[in-house]
Amino acid sequence: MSFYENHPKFYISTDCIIFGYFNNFLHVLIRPRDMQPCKGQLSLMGGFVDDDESVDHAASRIVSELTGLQDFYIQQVGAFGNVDRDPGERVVSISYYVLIKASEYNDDMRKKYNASWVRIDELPQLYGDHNAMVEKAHKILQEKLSWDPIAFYLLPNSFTLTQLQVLYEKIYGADLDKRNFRKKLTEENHIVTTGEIDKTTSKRGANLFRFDFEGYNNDKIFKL
Amino acid sequence: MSFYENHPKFYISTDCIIFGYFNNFLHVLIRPRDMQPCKGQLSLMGGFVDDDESVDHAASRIVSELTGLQDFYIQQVGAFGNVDRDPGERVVSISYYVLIKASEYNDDMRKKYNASWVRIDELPQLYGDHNAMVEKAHKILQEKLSWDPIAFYLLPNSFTLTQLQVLYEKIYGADLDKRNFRKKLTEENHIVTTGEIDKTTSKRGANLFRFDFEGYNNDKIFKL
DNA sequence: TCAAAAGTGTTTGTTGTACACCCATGG
DNA sequence: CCATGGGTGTACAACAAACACTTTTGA
Repeated sequence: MSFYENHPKFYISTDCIIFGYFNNFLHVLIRPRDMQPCKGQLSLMGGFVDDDESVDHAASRIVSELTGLQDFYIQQVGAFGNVDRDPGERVVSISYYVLIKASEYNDDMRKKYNASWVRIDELPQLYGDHNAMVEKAHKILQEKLSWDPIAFYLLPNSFTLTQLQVLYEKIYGADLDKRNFRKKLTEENHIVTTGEIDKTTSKRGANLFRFDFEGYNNDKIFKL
Repeated sequence: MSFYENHPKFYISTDCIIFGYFNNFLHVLIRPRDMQPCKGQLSLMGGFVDDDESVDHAASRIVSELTGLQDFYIQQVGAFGNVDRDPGERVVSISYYVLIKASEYNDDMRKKYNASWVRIDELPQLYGDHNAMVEKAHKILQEKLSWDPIAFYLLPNSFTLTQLQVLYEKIYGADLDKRNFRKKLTEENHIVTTGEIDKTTSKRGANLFRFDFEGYNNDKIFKL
């Protein structure tokens, strides 16, 4: 079968903005390029799409390969198709953003691929148009977080409300009111206490909560 | 230069959801495919990306070629990359939605390409995954319209408030309150009267308004 | 005993929603 | 003179934003 053979073909890559949260800062996973051109220049985690896989699958595969993780939240950011976007050859890239639990990311995997976490507010210049991708992903993440509590994908299974609030603040880049924040959370049914108490950050100790998928889904149904 | 030569290449197409508004209904422009496979099956307006143009450019070019229009609102919907999404060969498609003023669309151009307008609530089955593209585009349009008055791109330069309201209603698929709608509009500074009066739909006549880009931009600045 | 983080309600302002009547005109 | 679509304001509810003190406990 060759219906379209008079048309040009292109390399297609996926570049992933892998967000991780720890040390009270939102981070992005980057690494030096392992191929020419610009070998060694910092870039997003990416790779080429294979013949026998969907573009979505390529993105998930690349995240799995580079991090060793199987479960993560992944969403498309969009296609980046400028002619000169890649300094090497013409490559059209489909960008995705990914939320992982940094606590589940094996540091040996990180070292294996020379990856490193950089704070999103300290992002260096990256390869090609990767900075623009991060910006757009960040914007989409902020927008989405305002109505979908996807921050949970970035936190350990149990977390304190202060941790959660600081994470929101770091994603929004703005401070939030503690009481309003907690009120809103308890009005929704996304969160339940585990009964455990975390004493690592205060003498008094803070209640540990976990995300409640069941309550979350009920809320979603109720909203329709 | 051949840095990536061990990787596969793909056809890349852009498929455009061209929205038009007339006869009090929101329409999408479709046409029968002019190539194999499935020649004759209804599909979105699309085409292949060329070597020397960006993907965005390809989309605009295709819209211009098929409609004869130069000015329109165009935004990316996203990349569709499933392996079997195109019944012919493997093609990755970047989808765009487009808002045009139906009144400026020359009907000879429409006939030239066998295009036809179909109401969005009466969309037939389209080629490949094109129905999914329309759905996603429609959702994004609704979302965007809730904070950006892009409906103006679908109307003639001057229009009555009733026309505008019905357009919003057709995009949202829900009725709106007349007084609340008009109040909101006059609170923003996007709209100014032209002083003219339209008598085609009522004996009393309705004021004709036009979109005010200057007031719109001032509002935008004020919102930051 | 005190420093440090956890936890907790009320008030006020803003925004959205519901709702019904008069106006102007051509036929 | 009346049928038709055009145009207008107010009251209530829901939501967002501002704000300060008490609790617990390890050092």
